[in-house]
Amino acid sequence: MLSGRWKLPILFRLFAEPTMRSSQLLRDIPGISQKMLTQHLRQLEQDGLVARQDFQEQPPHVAYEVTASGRALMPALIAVREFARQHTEAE
Amino acid sequence: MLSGRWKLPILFRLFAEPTMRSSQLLRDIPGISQKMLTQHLRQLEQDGLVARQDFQEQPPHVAYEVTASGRALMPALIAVREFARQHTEAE
DNA sequence: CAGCATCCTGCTTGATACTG
DNA sequence: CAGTATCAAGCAGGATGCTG
Repeated sequence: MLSGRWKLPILFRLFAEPTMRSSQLLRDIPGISQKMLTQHLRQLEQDGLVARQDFQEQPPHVAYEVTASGRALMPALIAVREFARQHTEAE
Repeated sequence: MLSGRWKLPILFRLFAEPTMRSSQLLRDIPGISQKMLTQHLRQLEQDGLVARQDFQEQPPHVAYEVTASGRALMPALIAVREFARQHTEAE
C-alpha cells in the first residue's frame, strides 16, 4: 500500500497542504516524473488515502488531497520518518 | 531501511520472541528463502534494528533479536500494520 | 495543464546447488 | 545448521514523445 519510491513523498507533501494540483506536486517533489506521479496517485486513490477532484475545466484543473482515512495514517508515518531521521543522522 | 519484501515479516516475527535462530525464522515465515532471509537480516543488522549472536558452536548456532533501537520503532510499525488490516478487511 | 503510451534498463527476488 | 554463489525472471522506475 505504501510501497513505491514516491508514495511517501507524495503523501507527506500532500499532507502539508489542504489541496494540491498535479503541477504543484510535480514541482515540489524533486526528482519525480509525471509518469510516477500519476501512477502513484492512482494507487493512493485506489487505496483510499488520497482523493482526486476534477474541476472539469478547460484547461484541465485537477486537485488532490489526503482523505480522512489517509490522515489517520499520518501520525504513524511521521513517527517512522522521525525514527529514520535520527537514525540517519549518525552516518 | 524497511524496503524489501521480507523486512517487516522478519521484524514482526523477531519482535514476538526474545530471540530466534535462523532456521526458526525460515520455518515461521512462509515463502521466504534462505537467501532472502540472510540478505535482509544483514541489512537490518547494518541498520541497527537487529542484532546477531554467533555462539561459535559446531554445528553452527546463531540467534537474532530486535535491538533496543529496533524495538523503539515497532509501535509505529504496528500502528501502520493495524491500519492496513482494517483497510484490507473491506475488500 | 493533466495524463497516457512506449521503450528500455537495473534492481530485487526466486530457484537451485554447494560449503564448512 | 547457517551461509554463500550463480543464474534467470519479473517488475519498478526513468526517459521521451504524444493527446485533448
